[in-house]
Amino acid sequence: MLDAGLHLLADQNLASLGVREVTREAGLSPAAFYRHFPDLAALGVALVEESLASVHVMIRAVLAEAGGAEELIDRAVDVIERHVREHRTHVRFLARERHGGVRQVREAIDAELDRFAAEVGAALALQPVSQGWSERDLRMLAELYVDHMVSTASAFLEAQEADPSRGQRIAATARLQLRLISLGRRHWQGS
Amino acid sequence: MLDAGLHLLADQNLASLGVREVTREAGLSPAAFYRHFPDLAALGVALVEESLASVHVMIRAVLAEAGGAEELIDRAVDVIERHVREHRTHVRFLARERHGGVRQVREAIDAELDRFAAEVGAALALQPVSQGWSERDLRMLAELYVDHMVSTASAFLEAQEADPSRGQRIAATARLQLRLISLGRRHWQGS
DNA sequence: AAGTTCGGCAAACGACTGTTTACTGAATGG
DNA sequence: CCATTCAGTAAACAGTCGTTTGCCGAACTT
Repeated sequence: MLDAGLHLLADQNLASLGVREVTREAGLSPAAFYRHFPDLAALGVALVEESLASVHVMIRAVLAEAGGAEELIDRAVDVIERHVREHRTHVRFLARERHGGVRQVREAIDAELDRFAAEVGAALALQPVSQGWSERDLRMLAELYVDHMVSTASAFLEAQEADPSRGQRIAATARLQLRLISLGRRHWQGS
Repeated sequence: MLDAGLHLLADQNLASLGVREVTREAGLSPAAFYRHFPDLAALGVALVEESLASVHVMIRAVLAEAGGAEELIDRAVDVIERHVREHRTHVRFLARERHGGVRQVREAIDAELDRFAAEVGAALALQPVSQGWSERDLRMLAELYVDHMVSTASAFLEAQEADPSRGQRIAATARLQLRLISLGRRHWQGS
């Protein structure tokens, strides 16, 4: 049922999805839906959890990376691009419902993005470059990284669906932007 | 009719909107809709144009600003916050449909964001700090600014609807992030 | 003054919707 | 071996939906 829903949400909104539509796609009777979910919103929340589990794995993979700033940036952009390609339907669902019409789903996504920012902040604190940084500045930088990751993933998503070659331009731009941010980070003097 | 649609889209998706729903809200008969639009998608595109016109004005207001980097940042964040407050329904519509289920609308929004980035890039080129920057680097920075503006506006949107006091925290964070970016900009040596 | 466009209406069409109800077979567990 | 839970079904309910058609008055145009 989750797979059926995800497949339908490729070119549709969660709010415009129908119970009958999902069960038809899954090859079941309409009543079968209510055996598993009370709502379509509940199905949406379940999809959020499914989608963000793999994102969490991806983020940890990037953070665990050792090495210089340059190669860390390259790895991060590569990992994002690959993740979007391999989990396209999940990523599209997240992008579409992050500001979508179903409050429960929006809140689930936002809460998880907050946790990502906290995790990134904790990882940043361990790096030598961050010595003397206040908690607040670290959080600010972490949110900047997370927002940038989200924007980049969205851009990859649309590029891959239109013209795969444009993905390279997006990757190059994202790398430059990360380099500029890490430059500002090195010269930061505190707020 | 545009106003009726915008009002309904406050807690709904364009894809889940109905012709009858719009006409009912507008106090008209269903058939009246087809006198003005062939599709609901067409109504969506019209709303995009209406929404982005005011954003365009806002961007020009920020770019025309003279003065040092610090006060320019403060002004930019203030203008964004005020714009979100005064055009909440328009901004929410844009955020929701940017990755929404209606292709025509998505493309209209993305095309306009591209034009914004071009405009910002042209303005950046005139500043003394950008001497020696390649076209590509300027464009990269402009896209970073536009993406940051979009993220900030989304954050304001959600904050203002939940707890207005959280808006201050978001404004402060956005200012710090812009300061960090302009720090990276000053030390940029080209790609 | 005649003609034409414009924006509106009511009514009707079949198709699709969410949800409940009562029922069924299979698996599970004591 | 009997009871119970589980996951499924068909059928029916009253609504809502998008869209087309034919009609109408008002406002322009000429």
